[in-house]
Amino acid sequence: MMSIGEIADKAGLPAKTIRYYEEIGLVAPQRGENGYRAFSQNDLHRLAFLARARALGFSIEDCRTLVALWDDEGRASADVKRVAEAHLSHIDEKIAQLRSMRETLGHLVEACHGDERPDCPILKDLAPE
Amino acid sequence: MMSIGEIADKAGLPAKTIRYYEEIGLVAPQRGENGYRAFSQNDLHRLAFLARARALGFSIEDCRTLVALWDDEGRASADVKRVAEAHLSHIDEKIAQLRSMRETLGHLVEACHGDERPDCPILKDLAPE
DNA sequence: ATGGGGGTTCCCGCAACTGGAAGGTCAAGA
DNA sequence: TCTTGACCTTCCAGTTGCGGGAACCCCCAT
Repeated sequence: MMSIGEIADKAGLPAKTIRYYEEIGLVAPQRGENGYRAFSQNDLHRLAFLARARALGFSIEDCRTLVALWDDEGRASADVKRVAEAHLSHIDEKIAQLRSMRETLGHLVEACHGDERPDCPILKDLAPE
Repeated sequence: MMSIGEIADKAGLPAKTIRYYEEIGLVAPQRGENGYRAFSQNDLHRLAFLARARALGFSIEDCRTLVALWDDEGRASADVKRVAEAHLSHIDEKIAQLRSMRETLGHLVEACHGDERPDCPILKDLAPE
């Protein structure tokens, strides 16, 4: 059994985050006599799993689904794949958006001489007409 | 002078958003006898400016800075460029993060056969060890 | 008069935490 | 033994940029 500080170190998550995950039911540590949370090895695996899933950009709700599938020995890999594919296309969308912004903004920044004069193509583009 | 609905159409922003922008001091329409907001042509320009800046991903605080520079006839284009460049590198960072996620997740999705069997490389990768 | 389509304020909620206050607990050193 | 400091606890507020909805007012057409 580990304290929250210990498991925070091992899982690579802030203690605050772990408390939050408990609050929303992603992990359910036991409690010691003193009221302190007591985390098992299993809790550690769960939290490390969550940390990785979050690092891949999965939402908390996706994470909830993923740990449930992880827990379920009889899951179909197709269910996991579906979640991952949906997230993947979400990521692709975001990248496309950002790239489009980046392109427009990149041109504008290039066109701006960036000196003391007030004349600025960036503002000109943002302004209508 | 235009009502909020009218200007919302013209600026391409929801009325809710415009009220919010007023609340945080990005725009300051007059008020009619009846308490209704009355927007001038100038307000419309401002809101259209804001809509474009937001579409390029600038934060509200950046927008505040940008409209202030826009208002300031004596601005230096360097000041505008600085803001835009900072945002640009922020965008680049995000794109890099997303691409890295996309790559990892893409491999995992490819490796997952996605059938009825429980064996799944995605879960395997998320799990520690 | 009444109905519908404006407008107004106010407050809650979202995601996923983070920071801070106020207080309980525990191990170690003087 | 006392105290100090590092832990732990709960709870509350704030973050970003709005959106939803309640409760209410206003104006125009029928």
